[in-house]
Amino acid sequence: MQERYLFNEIEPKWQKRWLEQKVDKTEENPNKQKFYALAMFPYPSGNLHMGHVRNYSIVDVIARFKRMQGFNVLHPIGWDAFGLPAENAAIKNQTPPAEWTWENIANMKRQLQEMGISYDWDREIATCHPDYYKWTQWIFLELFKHGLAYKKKAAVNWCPSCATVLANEQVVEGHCERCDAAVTKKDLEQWFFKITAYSEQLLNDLEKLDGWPEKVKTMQRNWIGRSEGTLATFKVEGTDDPIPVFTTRVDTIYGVSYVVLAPEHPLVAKLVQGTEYEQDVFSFVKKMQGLNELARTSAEVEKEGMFIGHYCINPLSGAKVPIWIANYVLLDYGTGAVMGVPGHDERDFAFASKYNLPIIRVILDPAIPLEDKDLPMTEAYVDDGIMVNSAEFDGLDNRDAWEKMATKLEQLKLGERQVNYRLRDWLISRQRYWGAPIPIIYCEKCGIVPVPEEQLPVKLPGDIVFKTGENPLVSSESFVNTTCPQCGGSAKRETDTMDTFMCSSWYFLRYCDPHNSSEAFARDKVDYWMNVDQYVGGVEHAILHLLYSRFFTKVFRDFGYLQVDEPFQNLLTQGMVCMDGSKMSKSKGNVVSPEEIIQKYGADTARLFIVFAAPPDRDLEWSDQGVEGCYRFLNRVWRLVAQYQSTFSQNIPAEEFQDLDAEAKKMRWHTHSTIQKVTNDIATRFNFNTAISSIMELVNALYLYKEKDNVKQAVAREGIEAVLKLLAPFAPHITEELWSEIGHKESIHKQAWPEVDESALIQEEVTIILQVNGKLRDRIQVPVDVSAEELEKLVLSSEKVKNYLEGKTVVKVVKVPKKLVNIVVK
RNA sequence: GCCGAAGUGGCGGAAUUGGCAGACGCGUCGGUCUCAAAAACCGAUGUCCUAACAGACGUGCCGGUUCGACCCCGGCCUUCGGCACCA
Repeated sequence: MQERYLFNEIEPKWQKRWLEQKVDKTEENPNKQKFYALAMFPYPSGNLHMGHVRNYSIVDVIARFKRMQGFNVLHPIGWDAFGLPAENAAIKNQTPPAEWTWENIANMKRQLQEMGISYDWDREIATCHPDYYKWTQWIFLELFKHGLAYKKKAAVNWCPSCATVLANEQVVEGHCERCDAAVTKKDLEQWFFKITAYSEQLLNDLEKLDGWPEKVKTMQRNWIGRSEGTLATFKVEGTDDPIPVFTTRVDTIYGVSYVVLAPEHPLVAKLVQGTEYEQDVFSFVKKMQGLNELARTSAEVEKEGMFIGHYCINPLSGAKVPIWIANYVLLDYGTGAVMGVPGHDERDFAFASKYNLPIIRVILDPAIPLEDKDLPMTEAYVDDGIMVNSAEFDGLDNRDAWEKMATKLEQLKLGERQVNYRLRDWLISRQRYWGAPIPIIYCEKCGIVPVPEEQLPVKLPGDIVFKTGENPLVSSESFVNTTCPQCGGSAKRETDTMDTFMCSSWYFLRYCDPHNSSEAFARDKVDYWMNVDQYVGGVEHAILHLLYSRFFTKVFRDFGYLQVDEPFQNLLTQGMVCMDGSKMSKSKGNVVSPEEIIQKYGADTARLFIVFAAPPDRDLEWSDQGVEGCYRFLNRVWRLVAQYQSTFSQNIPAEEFQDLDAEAKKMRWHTHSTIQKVTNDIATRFNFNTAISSIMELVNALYLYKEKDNVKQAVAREGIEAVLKLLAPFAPHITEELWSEIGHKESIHKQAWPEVDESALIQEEVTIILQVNGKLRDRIQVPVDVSAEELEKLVLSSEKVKNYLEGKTVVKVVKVPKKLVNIVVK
């Protein structure tokens, strides 16, 4: 056996062997319990970064651990391969996006293999491959068939820099999630998925997700944004046009002093047409439309509005209130109209103060005497109280009035109770080339015609030219011109492609059946593998990817293609990899390349450090010295085995653990309590850092044991083998090498996870902590089965304890078995 | 503003059910080996006080519950993340 740990020899050797022998291939054995371990698949940017290394190391530890525990593990990988960077590279280098992408995939695949991650490469998928996007298109058609995909003209988010539209979820504080450019609005006809049809389910089923971080569930709840309220219909005076208004505070309806419409509200143009207000209103609306998303929706923006010359009637009080338009009312939330109640809403208070609109108190703060109810208000009162200035409802508790008012509106047929969501339908069209084409044909005679299933995939053409700011598909005549599948006449193809989030919203299903050429996935395969037992990835996908995937899963369930309600049983959101306190990123220049680390220390060291440095869900601070420490530890393991190995006799002695001396017993206790702790740390808490700590402690103990007289080979060997097996999921190469060095023929990764020998954990003596008034004063060794009286005698005979009892009276003695005795004195 | 998470040595982090605060690793210091160094091995390492033994203090701050609190409760402070004119 080599004296030195030569990682650069052993790592490639085993990687080659594992690939050739397909040791990580998933066996579909229905007699074994399945376990689906999944990391969020990467975008093939060309190189792995530390965030990937962390993500894939974590999942690999789980997958390898579960395999050793006897589970049938599915641990696949693939590529989220459509997207803008490929097109930008095409413009910059004049390389076709496909070529650029496949080269990147090849490089990253090599890097993943050098990490020693145990993927079943036979299940590798790439979303840009026609065999995959054929089924992405098929899914579009399924949604279309069921009325869940539809086209509509709407004011949509437009990123001028990416030259494409964006879903609401992709707009972050008014900026493009990808390139950070300010997003504007554009009126375009686009394809949407009716995710809002699932709002209620997407919200309610969050409760089933016990294995998800509370943080992510809260983010999804906020995004879905359910609010209960009342729809109240104000009617325009003179024309009787209804203005439905959604309010969550119908109890304040007698306090309405104006109604505000969104500037783009269709009623606005109708009402002002031909009036003296027309010009001013028109220029105000124009100004609003010119503003970008941020300038329009930020809370800091000054509220601006104007009267449009009409009044409407309050459905309960009958009062006549002016109709305004204002920047803060959004057309696509609720009904695009709100009632202004300055007395009981802070925003309305500010608006009314600015424009001198009346402020009416309708709920009285219980701290204010009734006779002061008509004093001017200096701020909005938003809490509960007693109704005033509200006709028949005066004197009621506002919560009671609330119900009565809603009921009365319903009786008058001027309103109803309603639930509103913030969630909007998912805009999936993209004006880009490198995505899955939307399988739709426009025929002058037949209109919108779906591409027949047997004609899928609609392939991306190759005869195209890339220019900045233009979708090359539009200019590809071979692509655009086609024949109508219905009438056979000439027709045009849809040139928009699908949002790449669509490709990534079902990839976990394709892994279950990756080579199926007649279906997206077979029912029996997904029923066996789904759902994902453990999903791991960055929290940046908390809304987008995770919400869309949940939506698709529910849709497929309803279409009869699978049985689960939710795709991901347990979710672990890993922390960021940081250096000098901030996230590693190219733009900050604080990156460490994984390849560099692997070259210098090997993949096992890189993997070990990244799971040892912090618990997986927390941010991790990169430390070159910490890496060095892990490398030292692996060297230490190597030498330990090498040194013991020379003492092991050729014939492995029978495991004989009777009649052991105290040192041997202690050693066995170490071995088995470590097995217990590591198993528990990995299985129930994902605390890999503490698992590795205790393996380190076991290694330290074995070093010390080696120096004892009369070392029992069986005990030492048991300890060594435990170290190797426990470490195998973290550092697969070195453990495999050492495992074969100590004489095993079969891979360590095929071994069963070590079992705890309970008899080795039995201790004859325990340390008892002695406290006086809760302060530690002494510790004593006592037999485990010591009687209460004996223990008390031992405690009181402690010199240190005696000192503290002098001149005091013992009030109470608290005993915690096998742990501690606390004497309370006065 | 609202919601959530976190705050422990010089650093990363432990303490699993309210019971030894600081495991393990890094760093630092000392020792062994060596002509010397590196590596390796052994040991020390929260702060204050002390020659030492001992002792006092110590988990962001203030208070509470408890025999006993990093852990539970109330009130604050700071940092990070998310949401934010949502009617």
